[in-house]
Amino acid sequence: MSIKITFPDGAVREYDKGITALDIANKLSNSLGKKILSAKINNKVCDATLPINDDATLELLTWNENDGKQTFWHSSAHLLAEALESLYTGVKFGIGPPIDNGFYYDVDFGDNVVSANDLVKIEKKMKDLAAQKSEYKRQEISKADAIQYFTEKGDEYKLELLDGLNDGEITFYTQGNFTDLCRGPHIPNTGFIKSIKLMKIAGAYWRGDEKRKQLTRIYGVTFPNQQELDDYLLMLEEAEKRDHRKLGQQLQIYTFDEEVGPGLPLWLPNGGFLIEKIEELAKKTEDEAGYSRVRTPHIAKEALYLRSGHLPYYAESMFPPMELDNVKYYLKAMNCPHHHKIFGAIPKSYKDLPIRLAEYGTCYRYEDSGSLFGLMRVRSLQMNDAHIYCTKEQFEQEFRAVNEMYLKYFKIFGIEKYKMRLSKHEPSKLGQKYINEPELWIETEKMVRDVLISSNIPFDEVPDEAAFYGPKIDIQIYSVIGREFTLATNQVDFAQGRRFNLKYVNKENQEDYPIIIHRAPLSTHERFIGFLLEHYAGNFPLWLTPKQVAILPISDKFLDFSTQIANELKANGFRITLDERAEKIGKKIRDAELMKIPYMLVIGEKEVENQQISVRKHGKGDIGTFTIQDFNLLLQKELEN
RNA sequence: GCCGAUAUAGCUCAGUGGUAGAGCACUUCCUUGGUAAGGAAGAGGUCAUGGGUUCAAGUCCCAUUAUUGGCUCCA
Repeated sequence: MSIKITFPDGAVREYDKGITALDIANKLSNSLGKKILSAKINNKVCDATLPINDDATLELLTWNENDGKQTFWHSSAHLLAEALESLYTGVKFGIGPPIDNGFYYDVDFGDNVVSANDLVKIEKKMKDLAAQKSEYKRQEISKADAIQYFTEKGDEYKLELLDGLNDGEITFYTQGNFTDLCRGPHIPNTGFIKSIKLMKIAGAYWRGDEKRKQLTRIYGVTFPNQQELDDYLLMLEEAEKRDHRKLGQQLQIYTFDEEVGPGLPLWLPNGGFLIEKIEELAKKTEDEAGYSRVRTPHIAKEALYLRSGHLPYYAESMFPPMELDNVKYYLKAMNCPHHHKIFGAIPKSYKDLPIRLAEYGTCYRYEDSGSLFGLMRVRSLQMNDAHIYCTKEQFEQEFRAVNEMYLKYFKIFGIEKYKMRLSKHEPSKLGQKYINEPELWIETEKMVRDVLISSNIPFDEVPDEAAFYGPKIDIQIYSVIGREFTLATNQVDFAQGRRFNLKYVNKENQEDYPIIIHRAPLSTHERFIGFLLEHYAGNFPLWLTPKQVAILPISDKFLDFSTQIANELKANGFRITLDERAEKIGKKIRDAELMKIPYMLVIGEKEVENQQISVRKHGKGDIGTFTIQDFNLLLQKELEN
């Protein structure tokens, strides 16, 4: 009997029934047989060794396909487990999935003590096992037999996983002496795994639940050859150079001090400058968009946060209150309640709406000590905050305008790698994590979705990520070391208007509650500048960079002319620094390059003679001689872009 | 908050139980040098903090603080 196999390019070939993707790959070419990791049969990723018994579509998956990589790393996780089981007695296994860059396995080591020092030893064992080229053998097994196997082995984690599986859908995979509960698929044999690096060891809660036991998670990455591993490690090293914590120190942007406190950054003059510039941009943009600026205190009485509903939902993230004259005061963790009070201070008519209140508000949040991270996760932060109060009819237009403002900013900063996420509520948590208004949730989530779709903005929908008062759009970005953060957020609030008794009089002379939009397109200064440092790798654009031009006299004989140039550029509004040190020009250039100053002017005898300047561009080198007028123009032109 | 690692000069780091080191930065002097580090001298540390073990602790142990890799959390 023969079957018809359809390939991705549309070609159809006939094979004997029961043939495997691996056989087909081998028939097609020897080298392909050595590269095939798994196969997509009728669009489902399967073992390359799975017999195909009916007509099917077939895609052979190699290292070049993401699904192939995932198979490879999944099998690598099993290899890690095999190594661990052979090295340590009494090891129990949780889960071991592939991830974006490699894989991990969560392990209960029992009485064994395993630390980062042991990774080399484990790695070596994995290499030995890989060299044995053990096949990954699939076996369908009844639930009863599976339970018996893991009961005998004493692995309560696998038993718990089995609990959630049905008879008939349970498979084991065995390679060498190691058998694991796994739905697969896997690569043909361990010999495909040529280079192995165990990256880190860390604690991880079983099933992600902090109330349950913490297992030991070992992260690793593997490749089909050594070169790819070397390239990957080099890439990581390069990424580390862009880390905002490193650049923040190098470029003197911010610092922490133990006596000031964890998560409380001190902005150095260069960082202070960046803040000024970003606020300047925000104020201009918000002025043009019809926002009004307000100012609010950094603390408020408990009553305010009881009214807003923040206290029951959010108390753990606030600094503990200070008590004065029997009244509790809190440092503000968000600006909205204050802004709501401003809205409510003066009676409103529909003719006043929309009202847009903006403030670069300073907030304090008591973040878990373990989650603090450079500038990206801090305890004192200043938010590009604003609240828009509008009618239901105005909502769509206002929400759309906010989204457009986001996109405008992203264009200015060249932000292209981000994910827009529609964060929705989780119905089962109504009344706990979310305000108990089931219809309003559905209605506003639909409103937000409609705006996004009609604006042609791609987005993902994610349940259980909403604010307690309404759905939101989050813009997710990644730090250079791969951590995900919400950069900006645009939230709908159908609840707080009522809570704060914010009313306006509508056309029919009846009182109504406004819908509120909370928005922070430029995030907080802390997270945004942290992000920008990594985004630009410290090379800020000319308009934003604290110092635009470094003037470097070749010797102090040329200080007069250099000062004259400096004054002229300053008079034209440029930010310059004059290096008066008695250092050689090479040294001055090196230091200016390290500080990533966009332009360097080298001034010596020739320049004084010709009344010109030699210009060097950061990262590019000498770009020639300019008159001062021409250099002015060059800068002006770059600023206009 | 939880599991692990780390903490030595402003920065990067060496120092495996016997009285503290390097490079860069800083100060002074010499050098006036043409596109990524000129030379010399000097100053700078209660080895994060507090306990403990020891004849002796930067070094070993414990706690605390901070940083850090993850997990959890994240309006």
